[in-house]
Amino acid sequence: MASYRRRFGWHSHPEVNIFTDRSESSAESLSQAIRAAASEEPDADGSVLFGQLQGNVVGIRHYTGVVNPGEMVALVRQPNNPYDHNAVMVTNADGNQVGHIKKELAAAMAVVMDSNLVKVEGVVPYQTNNAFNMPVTLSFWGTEENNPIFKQRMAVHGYKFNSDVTMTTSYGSQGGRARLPKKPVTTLLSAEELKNAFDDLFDGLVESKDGEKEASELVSTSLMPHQKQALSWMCACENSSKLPPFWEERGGLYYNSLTFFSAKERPQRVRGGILADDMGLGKTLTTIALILTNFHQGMPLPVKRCEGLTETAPSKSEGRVDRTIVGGAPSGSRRPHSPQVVETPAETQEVPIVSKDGKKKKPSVMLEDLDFAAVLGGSTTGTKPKNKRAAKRAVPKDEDPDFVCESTSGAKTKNRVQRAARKALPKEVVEPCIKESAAELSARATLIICPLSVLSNWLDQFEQHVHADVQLSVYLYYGPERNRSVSFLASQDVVLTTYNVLAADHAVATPKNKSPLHVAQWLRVVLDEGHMIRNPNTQMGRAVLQLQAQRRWILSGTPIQNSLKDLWMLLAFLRLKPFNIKEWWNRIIQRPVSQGDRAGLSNLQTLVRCITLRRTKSSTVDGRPLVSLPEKTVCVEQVELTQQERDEYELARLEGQGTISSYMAVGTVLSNYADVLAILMRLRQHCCHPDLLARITSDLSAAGTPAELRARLVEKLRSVLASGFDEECAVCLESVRLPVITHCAHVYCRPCIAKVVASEKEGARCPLCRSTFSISQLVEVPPEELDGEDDGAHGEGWRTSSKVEALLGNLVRIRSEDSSIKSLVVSQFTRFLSILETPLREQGFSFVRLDGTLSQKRRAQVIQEFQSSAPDSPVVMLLSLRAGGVGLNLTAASRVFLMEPAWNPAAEEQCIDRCHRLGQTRNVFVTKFIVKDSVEENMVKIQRGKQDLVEKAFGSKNTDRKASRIDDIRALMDL
DNA sequence: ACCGCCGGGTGCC
DNA sequence: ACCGCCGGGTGCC
Repeated sequence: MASYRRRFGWHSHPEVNIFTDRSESSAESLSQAIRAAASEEPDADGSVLFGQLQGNVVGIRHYTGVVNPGEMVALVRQPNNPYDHNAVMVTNADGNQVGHIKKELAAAMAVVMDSNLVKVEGVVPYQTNNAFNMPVTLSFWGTEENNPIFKQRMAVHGYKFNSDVTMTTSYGSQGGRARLPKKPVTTLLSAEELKNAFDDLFDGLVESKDGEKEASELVSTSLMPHQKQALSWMCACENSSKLPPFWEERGGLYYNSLTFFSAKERPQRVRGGILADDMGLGKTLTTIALILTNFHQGMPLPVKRCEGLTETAPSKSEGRVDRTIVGGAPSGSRRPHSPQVVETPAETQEVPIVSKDGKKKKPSVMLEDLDFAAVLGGSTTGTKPKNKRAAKRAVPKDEDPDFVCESTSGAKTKNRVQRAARKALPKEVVEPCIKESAAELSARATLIICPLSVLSNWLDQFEQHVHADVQLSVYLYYGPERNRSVSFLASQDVVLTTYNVLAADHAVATPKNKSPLHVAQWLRVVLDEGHMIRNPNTQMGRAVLQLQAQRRWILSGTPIQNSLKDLWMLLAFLRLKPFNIKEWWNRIIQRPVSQGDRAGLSNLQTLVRCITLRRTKSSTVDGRPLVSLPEKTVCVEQVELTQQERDEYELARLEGQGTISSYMAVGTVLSNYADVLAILMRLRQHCCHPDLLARITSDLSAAGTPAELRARLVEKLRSVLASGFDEECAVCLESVRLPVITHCAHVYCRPCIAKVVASEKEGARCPLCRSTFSISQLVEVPPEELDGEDDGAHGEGWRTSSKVEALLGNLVRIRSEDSSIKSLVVSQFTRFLSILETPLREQGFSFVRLDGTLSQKRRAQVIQEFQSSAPDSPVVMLLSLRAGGVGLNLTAASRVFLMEPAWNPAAEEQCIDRCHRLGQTRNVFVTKFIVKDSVEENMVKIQRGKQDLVEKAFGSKNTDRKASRIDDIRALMDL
């Protein structure tokens, strides 16, 4: 198989991918392009068929690979073949060698293959009855630009491709016939249809015909119906020997309907798949349930249980330990229930051997059969010294925020009983079950690989969802002290590690000193957030692909992010033959689909459907939504300014009103829009805190030198953007992206204004004020600087404001009522967040801050810290409205304080949704602070009005918008 | 005969 | 392979 890996660069290949054009930002598409360029196997997407050739496969009696009529074969170069460096090997879809291409043709093929002019695909068109050779139809694919040189090179060797139907080569009777392909019978899909089909690829994979399955008693949390369905589906994927996709049985033989490959042996299904449920539907819990419920032969994981800690499964065991979570703690992450390091002499660990009679025992018996469990568990479960786990969870169960089932409904317990009764006699589906060999039965451990940011979540979840008396050995393979003993790792129930650790171990591995995670034979490997690995050529990708496991799972809320190629990595990890080989994937799926072939798309859909279960939050079970969110209450809290604040505010308002009315009088409001925005922002900042105004500098007219002007423009642009106004680009009428500011201080998207410049023949004019400008004069703010200011708000000179007091009053009251409640404090002004830090500190609130300046890594740490349920975890998060994406999960908070109104109500909603989302267990209260008799009140009115407007008139024209904006300004300024 | 023809040995790259 | 190719044996009809 090594020869499959031999790939060459394909740098001249243009990145034509209809799917990558969906990206929102250019930074994103650039990184995609870089990722794509790093992939060694060129995509077949842009390939055209150069022509076909009849050739011969020779020497087939020396090899075992069999081929059926019509079967696809692969052509693999063997440059190191001792007899002929031009050798081209032929293999079937299973990777077995069939023979070689006859040497004359191979000599020609070697040239074009080695120079990456073509990809060659073979089909054996019909069966011959001799044991020495067979015919093969070769198809040559490549990019159009390589077509002439390909034909020229082939012609040198006597193989000519005519532009029409047939030809004969001069190479005697071995010469090939070339012909063009038949025209496709069906029409091709349009790019639009294809894109839609692709977007929907993972939709509608809700149905699981496997019904529901109760989790093992070891799981303390009762699963919701959709989680039971997932568990049932996962168990079926692991246990049943249902035929893999595209296989069928015919007369005792097994045929693959795509490759026409056949086998006498029943092909085994991939034991695993992709659980692609939306975030928050409980993929982690379901996976834990799978680990505990489906050990070998569908039996629960045999573990010891301790005395007296459970009402359901009393045990006579001496049980001196409950669960152990051992290993080095992640550096820099302080967890309250820090995993305890336990010295485990690796030499004493043995891979357990299963006793034969164990297989017949019923699960309930097995739980109590400690001897049997001990045999299976080896020495890990009982005999070695272990530290007793720290205290049980501080939060009682019915207050446990993660105890979703119990907290969503008061009558839940009753419901559960009834449901259990209904499902008491499940229809036993007789399905062929996988027979596990003795070697397979010796595997015990599940390896879970996740991003560092969710590592602690897994530990928490194991703690929460596994009965406290269950001695589940979960080893955290992390940190410099991690135990690298393979036998130790293999003897665990669960080994948890991160992609980085896995990749690092793999990278430094030598034949002498191998990566233990890669030597171990895992029962199961689980990739959490599996979309993380998309490129098989990265350290991570390679490390993941080389893990050895019987069962493989991918957990991901977004299995495909950009293109079809993302899916290939997942299939490669699952080892779904033959698609795990890039060549077959390209040939059977990637190229046909990207060229709009309906059959190809249909095959892709079948493929995905066979290995994926995906439910979204809007999916339903038995007509009911999967999960119901707790209630959300939004209220406005009016804030009264102090007399001094009011005086300052009125001063600023009158000044601003004067400026704006004078613009209005001469009709130059829009051409001085940046000034108007600056005035509005100043007023809004007055409403929050006086110190926010400190750094706002003078207006443009004071600018002297060009450098000064430029600096002022940058300042202005920055202040406009920082103001939180969802600035609208007058060209595209969308929110500005890649903002640039003109010398006349109007803000546009860079691409939009570039388009304007290009379209105007003579000097470009600003679309808003018609003043002239050139592209080189455009000023932009370096993205890093957008939220960069963070100064002057601390220390000695600190003063309070009415809004600060209003917030603090709320926070103090909440803390006195229930100190476990966490709050999000949201502002568009990052400097306001800085100001808020001082009183929070003084009042003894532990808090974290999340804004746009944080690195990805730091951001994850902050979120993890805030989401922790530990008693000393932060109770307040200072959150910048613009920070974070839609995916941000802050469900630990149940109170949201919006410090000032946002121009764009959607931004507020999105922010609220960060905590009012799946996983939230408490009722959510949102408080919007609005300063009475101020620009903020006017903004709220306009917000409402805008919402109405958007609903009523969908297609408003540009001029309408302009008019409406002037009206808005009038209303805001009480003019 | 520096050929033609015969028939045995042989057979992927 | 019921072929092609190779190379040794052979040699008028």
